[in-house]
Amino acid sequence: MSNSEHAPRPVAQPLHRQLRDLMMARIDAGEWSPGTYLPPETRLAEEYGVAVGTLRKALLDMAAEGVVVRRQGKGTVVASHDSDAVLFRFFNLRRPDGSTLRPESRVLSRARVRGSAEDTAALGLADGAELVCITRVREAEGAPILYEHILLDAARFSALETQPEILPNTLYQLYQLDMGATVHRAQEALRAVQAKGECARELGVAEGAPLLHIRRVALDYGGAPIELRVSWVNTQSLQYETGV
Amino acid sequence: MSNSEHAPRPVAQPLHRQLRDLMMARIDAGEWSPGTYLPPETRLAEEYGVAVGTLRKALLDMAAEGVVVRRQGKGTVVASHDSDAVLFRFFNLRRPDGSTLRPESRVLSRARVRGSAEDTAALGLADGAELVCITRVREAEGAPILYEHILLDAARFSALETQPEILPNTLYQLYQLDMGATVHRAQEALRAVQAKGECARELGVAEGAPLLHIRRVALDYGGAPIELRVSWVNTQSLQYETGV
DNA sequence: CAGTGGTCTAGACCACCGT
DNA sequence: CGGTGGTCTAGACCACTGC
Repeated sequence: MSNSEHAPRPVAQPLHRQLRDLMMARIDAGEWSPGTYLPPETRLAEEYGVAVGTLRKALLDMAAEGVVVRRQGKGTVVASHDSDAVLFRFFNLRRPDGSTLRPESRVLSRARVRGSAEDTAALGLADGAELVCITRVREAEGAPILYEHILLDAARFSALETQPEILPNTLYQLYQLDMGATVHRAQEALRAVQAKGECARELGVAEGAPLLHIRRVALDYGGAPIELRVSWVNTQSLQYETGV
Repeated sequence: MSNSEHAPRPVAQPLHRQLRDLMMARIDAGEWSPGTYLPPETRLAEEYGVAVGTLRKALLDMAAEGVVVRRQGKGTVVASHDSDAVLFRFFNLRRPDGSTLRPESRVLSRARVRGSAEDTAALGLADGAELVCITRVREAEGAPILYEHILLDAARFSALETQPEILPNTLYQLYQLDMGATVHRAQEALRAVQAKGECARELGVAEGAPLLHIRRVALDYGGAPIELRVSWVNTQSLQYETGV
């Protein structure tokens, strides 16, 4: 008891926050995998030796974060990233009338590359680290709508350079199932640029045509970067929608 | 009691929801204006004749919506839209290094116009309704960064056609103070387009240069449209940032 | 029908703020 | 120091789900 104050952050977390972290860890560890129903509130509270209200607060926080989904009469289920709703959580392109698109993907190349300083920094890696780069075109109803590079830490995602033979349209689901990397949120930077080179050719637009350029960093629960995605979108018959 | 089901929404709202609506109404009515401290939880609960926990839930919901800000030891204060933080809540343009901009505005024209079908629809008005249209350029450090049209319901905002003499840089604050219209959220649609005409001249770019085109509808607490803003942004040295 | 989460209550103690 | 919101507890009843 000699120290009067200035304790070095005594990690005095509220109980509900500790509970949240404990349950989050069980989800990350795979004990409660996506789609699993958690035990009911009363049993969990008993297990952890806390009041139901306290455990409830932790679950509500997790629900607000989108980690779990709670439904009266059913239970609390770990959010899975395989439903269409979640699949399109980060896909903000819509037709001008507001209807959604169902894009398909055509992979152009998969390679191991040395990342630029900017790209490795975005992924939180050392300068010059090796990356896996997937280049693909996404099309809707036969017409190409975007061209993109997908960049990943080769140390973690090297398998993706060759496997699986056919990449699924929804890579985030693959990251979650095969690498245990769950994309929780994403940061994007948008600009208007001119089309050129392979990108212009693949999208079937003239050199110099205006394209929407999107640079997206996908992050996990803890805020650690998982993927960097650079896209060029033809917004002639599309728009990028967002709401605050 | 003849109808067996399909009751027309029996408005059976939870108590905490009703409390939220009651308090929201007092804010909208100006009884609790932005910056005002609400009475403490215990007194409010007594006033409304509910348990503190129930009132607390209502206040927490309002805080989550950003309507009020709660601080331990101080109290619950109605959020005001005059701080820089809130001022830039809907301004998503940043420099590539992530630093923020402090744009200034130069008004080019103010007029009363007949709205296009698309524009009046976005504002929830009848086809052909009259609108006030403000055209301006926003500049940072002397360089123009965007050109925009601001469209408002003339029936409600006619004063803005001529007054005040000098429009403030931050219109949303003006809407709140003078028209009692508080912008709570906004929906945006983004596209890449080519510069042309007055827009290209004002931004100092060549005809055909790529610009980021933003169409934003600003909404109040109830989701009713307040303002339609159409902007053309030169993203040569800027980017539009967003995070999910 | 049993079991789940949703709502509501009532009260205790703690951490923070300003005086 | 008194007053605020933050945390935590304990228990009651309700509304929804699926069998």
